[in-house]
Amino acid sequence: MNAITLRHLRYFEALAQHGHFGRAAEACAVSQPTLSVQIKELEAILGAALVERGARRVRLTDLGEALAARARDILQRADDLGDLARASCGPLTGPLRLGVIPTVAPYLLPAVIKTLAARRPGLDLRPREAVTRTLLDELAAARLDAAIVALPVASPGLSATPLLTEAFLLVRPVADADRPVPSAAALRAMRLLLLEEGHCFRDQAIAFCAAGGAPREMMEGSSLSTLVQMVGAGVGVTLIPEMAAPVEARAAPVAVARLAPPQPTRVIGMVWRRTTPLAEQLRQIADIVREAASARA
Amino acid sequence: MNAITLRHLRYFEALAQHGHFGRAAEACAVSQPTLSVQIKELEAILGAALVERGARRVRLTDLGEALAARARDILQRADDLGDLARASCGPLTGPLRLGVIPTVAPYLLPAVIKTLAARRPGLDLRPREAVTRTLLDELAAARLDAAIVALPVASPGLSATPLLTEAFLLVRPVADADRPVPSAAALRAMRLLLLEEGHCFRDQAIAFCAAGGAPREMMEGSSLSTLVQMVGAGVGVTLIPEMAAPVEARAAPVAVARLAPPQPTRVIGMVWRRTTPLAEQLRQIADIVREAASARA
DNA sequence: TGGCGTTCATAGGCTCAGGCTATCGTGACG
DNA sequence: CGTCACGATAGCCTGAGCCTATGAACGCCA
Repeated sequence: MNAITLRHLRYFEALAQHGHFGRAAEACAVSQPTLSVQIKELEAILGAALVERGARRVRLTDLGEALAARARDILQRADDLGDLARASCGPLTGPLRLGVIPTVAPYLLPAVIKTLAARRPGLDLRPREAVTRTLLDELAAARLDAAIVALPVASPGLSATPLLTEAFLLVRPVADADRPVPSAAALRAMRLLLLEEGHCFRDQAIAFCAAGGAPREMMEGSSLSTLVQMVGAGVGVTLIPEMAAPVEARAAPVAVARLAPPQPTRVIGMVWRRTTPLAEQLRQIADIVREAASARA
Repeated sequence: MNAITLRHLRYFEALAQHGHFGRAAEACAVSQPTLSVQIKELEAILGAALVERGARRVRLTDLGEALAARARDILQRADDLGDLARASCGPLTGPLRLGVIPTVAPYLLPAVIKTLAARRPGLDLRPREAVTRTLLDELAAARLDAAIVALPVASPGLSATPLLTEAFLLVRPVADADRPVPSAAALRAMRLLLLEEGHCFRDQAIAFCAAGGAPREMMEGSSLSTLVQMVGAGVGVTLIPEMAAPVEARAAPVAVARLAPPQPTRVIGMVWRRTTPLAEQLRQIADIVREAASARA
């Protein structure tokens, strides 16, 4: 019998993921018999069963599970070879899949796109917006090249570099503009509007306000823009990151105030798979993003 | 263009190693045009040159060097998948390529072979004898599954487990049998017969005798057997490991004496690639070897 | 219990990737 | 300047791998 090929591993990895020959075949863009035969051949090469063909469902054997893990690793490394070649051709060109969290994307991306277009003409930026958890998962699966999120990220396989640090600002109805800026403790007594679950900015805001106190009655919105509009309508107050202020505060009858020290802040950074061959290129991209961010201010 | 295959990587790795299309092709058991075409295709897929076709010799580009390193890694991992399957089938079966240093092999292997044959009927032991440096290189290149050498080994990619500790014994002409056992310092005044360069036992013997003193006039032999025969001929004295004594001392008119404490000793152990899927099986093999060694005593 | 649907395996046929031999182009070297 | 060494190219051939069609096994439900 012949040797193992990457094709075997790709098909098997798909089967491991879907637990179903037909769907795995579809994911690989081949017919079910094609995938079936290749899996069978892989089992013949290894001399052991990888899957238990149950009537309604396919389950991996222990060996199958072990193999799936290693197969993923090998496929990942093989796919990285393409990036290795790209990285060796001077400044980065071609598609760059960049994830950005929603509380950063609308405020930072325009400047980033503009600056990158000027500084990296051959680059084809493909931004994607999602919450941190999603972005990190996509990164790990190599469906993204890099992501811009709030640091720190506690993920073993990733490298990160900070891009900027920004304060959280208080947004309240314009009628309150002349009142003294409330302390964190005082904030706790007000109706605070927050983003939905999953947004890191929500957690950071809660951490600041609720430090030492129980979480209070709040309301949720799906974007900073929504929150500010609701504040303008007198529903309550909210916090927004500094970079959102120029855009959002202009669009509603609200007043923006800097909080008293110690001001809450967040660090925005760029992360990528530690093992990507594009690391050096991404560091350069991070430099350009940093530049774009400070020029924008 | 199509995707990268393991075949591409195998051919390229061979080319990187040989720096010559013809010889690389030969190593891969294909014709030179076949390999040429595949290399060209790999370059097309990556969109960059991997080799500079010089007139008399082929040199890798920087990218080529980087790729070769990664290719080796990927091929290694792919080859490990076979072992992964073997390891999942209960007790180890099939070929086991075991390297052994020359100062251990003749004394330990007979017992090991006998015991392994009884305890692991399906196992096909393929012993190979070479000095430590060679064995470790072969291990790293995965041309050996495990090796029995003197510990410690300072090699990052390897795991080790001790098998036994044994003393060094003094071998001198039978006429000297009644003399007091010389100290390490006194040994320095005698003509000491040693193995050739490369044998770890030589270095250990020197380390013991020459501790604190300059190395002295010595003579070299290519095996412990030779050394003992020379001692029997009255040429000088030598040290041998304990396990060699029963065999070697019987074959010449020599007397074997235990040195005064602190006796020099060496630790014999088994090593393997840290990442081999056979690790657990090899640990069991080590247990059996340990058993064989102590039963033999 | 028998018909039906779902799912994986098998069969048969086709196409092109990848192999070989033969030959060419080029630079080094005597 | 002829020759040699070496890699590239051309042309052909075989089989790996794909597809469609169909079989076989099993669960489900009437």
